[in-house]
Amino acid sequence: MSLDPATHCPFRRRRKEARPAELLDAALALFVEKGFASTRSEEVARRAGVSKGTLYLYFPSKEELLKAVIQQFLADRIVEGAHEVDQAQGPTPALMENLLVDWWMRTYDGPASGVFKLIVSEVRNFPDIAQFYVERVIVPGNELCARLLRRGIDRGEFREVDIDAAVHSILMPMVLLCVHKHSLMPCGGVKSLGLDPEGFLRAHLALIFQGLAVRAAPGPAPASAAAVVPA
Amino acid sequence: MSLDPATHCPFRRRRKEARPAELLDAALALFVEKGFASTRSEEVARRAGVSKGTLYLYFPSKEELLKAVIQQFLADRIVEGAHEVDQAQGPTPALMENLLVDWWMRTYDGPASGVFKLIVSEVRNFPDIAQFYVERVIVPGNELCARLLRRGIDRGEFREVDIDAAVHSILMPMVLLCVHKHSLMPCGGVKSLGLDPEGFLRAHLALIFQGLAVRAAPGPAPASAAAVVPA
Amino acid sequence: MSLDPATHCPFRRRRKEARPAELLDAALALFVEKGFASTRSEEVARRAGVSKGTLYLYFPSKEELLKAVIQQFLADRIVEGAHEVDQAQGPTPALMENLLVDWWMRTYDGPASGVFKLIVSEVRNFPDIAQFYVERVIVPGNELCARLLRRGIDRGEFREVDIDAAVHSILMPMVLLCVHKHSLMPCGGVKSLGLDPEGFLRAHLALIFQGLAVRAAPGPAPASAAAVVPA
Amino acid sequence: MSLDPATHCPFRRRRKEARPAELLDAALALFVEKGFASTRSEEVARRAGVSKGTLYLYFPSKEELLKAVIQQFLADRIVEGAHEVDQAQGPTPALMENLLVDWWMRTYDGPASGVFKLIVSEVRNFPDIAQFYVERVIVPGNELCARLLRRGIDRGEFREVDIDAAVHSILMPMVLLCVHKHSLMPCGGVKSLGLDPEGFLRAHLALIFQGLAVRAAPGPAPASAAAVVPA
DNA sequence: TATGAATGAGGTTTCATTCAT
DNA sequence: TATGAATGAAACCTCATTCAT
Repeated sequence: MSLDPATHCPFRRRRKEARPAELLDAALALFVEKGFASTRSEEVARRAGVSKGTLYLYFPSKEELLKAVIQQFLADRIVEGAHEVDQAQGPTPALMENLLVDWWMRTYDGPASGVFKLIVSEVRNFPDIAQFYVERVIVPGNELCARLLRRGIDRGEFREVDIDAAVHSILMPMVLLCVHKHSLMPCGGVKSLGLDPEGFLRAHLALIFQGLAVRAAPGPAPASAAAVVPA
Repeated sequence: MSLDPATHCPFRRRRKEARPAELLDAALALFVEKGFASTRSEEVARRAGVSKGTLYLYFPSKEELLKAVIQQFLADRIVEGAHEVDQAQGPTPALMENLLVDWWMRTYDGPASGVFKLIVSEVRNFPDIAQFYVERVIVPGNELCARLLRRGIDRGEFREVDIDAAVHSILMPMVLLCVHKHSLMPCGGVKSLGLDPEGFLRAHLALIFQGLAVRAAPGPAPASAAAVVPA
Repeated sequence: MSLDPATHCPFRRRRKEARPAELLDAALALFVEKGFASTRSEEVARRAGVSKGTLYLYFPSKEELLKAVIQQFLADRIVEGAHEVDQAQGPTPALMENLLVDWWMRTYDGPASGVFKLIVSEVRNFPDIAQFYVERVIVPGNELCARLLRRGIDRGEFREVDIDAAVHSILMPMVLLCVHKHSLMPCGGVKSLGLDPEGFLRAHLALIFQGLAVRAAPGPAPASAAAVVPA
Repeated sequence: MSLDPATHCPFRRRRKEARPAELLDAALALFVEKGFASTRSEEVARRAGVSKGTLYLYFPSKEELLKAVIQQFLADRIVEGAHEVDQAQGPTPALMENLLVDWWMRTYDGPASGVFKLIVSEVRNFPDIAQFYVERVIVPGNELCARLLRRGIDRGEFREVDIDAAVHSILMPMVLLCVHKHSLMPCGGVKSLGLDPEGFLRAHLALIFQGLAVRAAPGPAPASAAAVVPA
């Protein structure tokens, strides 16, 4: 009664295959903007250019749609390039700066940045997302950063520091920048938020790298910040 | 014809005066835990030990309850002590560490830490909250931190840096710690998140303070992080 | 422990005895203005200057309050003076005009006029009010009017007409004037409603009286209106 | 991608187009019977044979449903035929009787008669309905009646009277008949209300027409009803 | 596949009524 | 008596989901 649907109508087929991605794009944008609970599934469908019913042909429920959104945009290699580190040449600070800035700006400018806000807002209602996020993003991100720090220490460019703490000092502002991009920053008219992300990130890394630098007069690592600068 | 309601009935009066705070406590806890839209107003009432209808004796709508929650817990002196800085004695790093750690841990351990997650999650649906948050928290927090940095620079303890960027490098991890406390951390079985907040914060500040320290061989501020450490 | 409440405090006592009437006044005004279902019992209490709870000391429920309102304002001799007719002197039209206009204007200007609108609006939800209203108002009103018509016929001032129909022709506009006073007329800014009640009522009665007059050339009563005026 | 919804699905389409009218019918009946505030929206839906939610697919709120009901049944040509008057032949009383009785009985027997009770009961809670009602019903109704009276006067069939007052004398009982049909009359066991509407209306018009007739011995219009019949 | 009319569970909010003081 | 804080049934309305076409 009908031709093979996979080959008989290229236009139809292309749309059909593109549908899930279009729905996921729409869902991500709306979930990030309005929150999961406040987004009506019809809005998602409408933004993807289909009807309410069609959404349910591709995703069995709104909740599964959320999981698919997160899976999709986290699986989309938020964290990549870890293996490039081992083959890289040159001084670690420059390497780190290039790597981290490039890498983060790609995330920040793309749709994936919204996933950070989405997860912060929704994990507690969908706890099985948490492990997924940690495995896909936090662990590899931390490992990439830790590997770079280890490289710098090994090469004598950085002093011996608590790598875990330093990783957080470096990455946390990067994450929060993504979160803010989708929470406070879109609230137009708010003053004191005119932050240029790349500019700040470079200044931030410069500050951190000086903090990591081998000090002129070496001594034991200070147990407390109060000891860093002599009275 | 009617008695003074303030003296008429001590027991009822005490409950009536305590009710708003009890409801706000309950609302904060639930809004942070489940999100605003996913929290039923009856749950808030139940947690406060009253019935659905009673909630509406004190707050005209769920939305006004949210605003009252944020106002209450932000107005509740999230940021204080800015004026103490001017009269403080002694080296700036120690002062900053004491001040910031004390100050932030009080927030982190108290209910106010949840407000950060709440705002991140809800501010786009309630945009008039944004300016309020910026005025009450971001501006005074940044000013407190900036004043400390200025003090250190004036006393020759810190080098001349971009104060705005440094403020963000210092504070952003503190904010994200609060956010994570109420988002990812409560998701039980998640590994790699065993972060001791105070320990991390002290390590973070130590790193930053070394980054701010006057370098042994002074020179022009590096244009880029790559220049911090010589090749 | 207490003095006889009926004698010990004249002020208190007067208020106490006035309470039901004040509550009934307030209830009538609000029920007429907003309808029974849309009037909150607290509003009634507030308008009567007491609290919600006090209302329930005097009336066991909102529904009973409605019945008491109607009973009160109908029992309050909406229809009186029927016996005066028999002793009256002089021509019937003048008598009717004086009696009906006086009588109706007292009702129209007083609170009782609202009861007509109230009953029209609410009887179907409170059917036991219907019989009460018919007995108290419709029957005596019709009887008064019928007695006057009978007097005019007996004295040769009116021709023989269907008295029941004539009664309705006379009274229906009077009732509708009361109803409109509380429905359409308070809707400010409505044009084409500038009706002076007394002026209309006198013109209306003049028209009716001519309709009732013994015609110059007597003949059989017309079977149909079309026969009244010769072609 | 989607078929024309007007041709796509005949069965569903017919239901979709019939729904608003079915809902309006149900709403009118219930609003008239129980009052607007006492009618639950689910009842309206149920009587129309649909579920609660379906009602809200067609009307955004109960209040808008009320407005649509009134608009529908007033716009539905309560008042028509005004232009037929100019071309009519024959004596005015017969013309008026035919026209008014036909016209009003159609309204009285149809669903529109309920709108009069509805407006009387609800207009103060929805004041923007008032002007609508006056423009759609009162003004054209009065104009139709006034035109007929003017025709009779011009043709020497009626004496010169205050047309506005006469219009009200004629129409007010007709309106009140409609109101009573839906208020007092449905209250079953009520005596003394056995009024045959058409019979009464014809008797009423006969009375009015005699009141309007040119008197045998012409004189100045009486200033007061008392002067109509000589002592 | 795709649609969108229909459903009804579930949420927010109101308010008549109670009762401790 | 009088109060008004508290209750919870019941109303309005939303929206995730289904299913006939």
